[in-house]
Amino acid sequence: MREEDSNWFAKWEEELPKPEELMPLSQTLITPDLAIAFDIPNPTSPNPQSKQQQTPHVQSSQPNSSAEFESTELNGGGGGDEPARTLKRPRLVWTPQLHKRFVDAVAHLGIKNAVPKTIMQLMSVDGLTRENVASHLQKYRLYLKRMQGLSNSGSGGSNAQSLSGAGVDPAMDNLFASSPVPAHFLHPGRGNSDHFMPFVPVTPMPHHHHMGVVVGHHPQVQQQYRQFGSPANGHFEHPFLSRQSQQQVQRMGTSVHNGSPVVSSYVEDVDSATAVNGRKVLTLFPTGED
DNA sequence: GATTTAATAT
DNA sequence: CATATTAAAT
Repeated sequence: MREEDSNWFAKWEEELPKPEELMPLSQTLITPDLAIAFDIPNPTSPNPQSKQQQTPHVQSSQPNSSAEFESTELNGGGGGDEPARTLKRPRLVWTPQLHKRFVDAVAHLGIKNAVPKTIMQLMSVDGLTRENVASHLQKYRLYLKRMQGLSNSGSGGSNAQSLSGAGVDPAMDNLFASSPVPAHFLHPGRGNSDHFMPFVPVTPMPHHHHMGVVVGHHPQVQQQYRQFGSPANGHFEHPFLSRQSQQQVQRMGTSVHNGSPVVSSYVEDVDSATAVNGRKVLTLFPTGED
């Protein structure tokens, strides 16, 4: 991993602030169920036919659920031992974006509600299972813990290694580092130990977002993910399977007139807008559901 | 072969 | 749900 891949950002270029739509995650906070409960028509998908309003179930029976790893049948040899129905989920790859979503979700949920299930639901990333989140969550916790231990120089600065420059985190490569850890995570109980942050100000940008999970794709002999003209060799593949499931509920009782100049947000910081950004969003918060 | 990272088992 | 252990991948 840490082998100088020369330029990991080369890959990031594909996943980072590329043409990825930023997503506020706040608006997404409204859960589908809630939306349904409120009988809110979906602006995004104005389909009167309520076939399946999008239940958060993940991988259902059909493996080829659009968002899953698309296993292109590549059987020319005749080996034909492709376990067609064997649902073997390849390895899940936590791309920075995905991780950011994760962190955002946790941040907006608060430590208390930051349990795998809730996180998973909040993330609304298709193909993501609770196990995935749980596993990653634990890793994330460990990461935070490690930081706590090393980032207590008395200075109010909560930012750990970011600017200090001191090599503080050998273990953390560049995944967690990329995500702006929302502070409060770093110190457990300091002054205010529990409930605060009714809802953190997130980026109010009404952006759509498609998220997908990425699965490993270079294990020796693996099916080639037919990319759009991406040569299997030389160049990388862009790891983003998007699914169109996210529904956005924007029509609330109070619409946010963000007349404030929140523009010029996505520059390089991309989604660093996750906090300091003038406007607030709606007052919705999934305190408890399901 | 070691380290890292996700999956699985407890 | 949290933690520990095992498995896979790099």
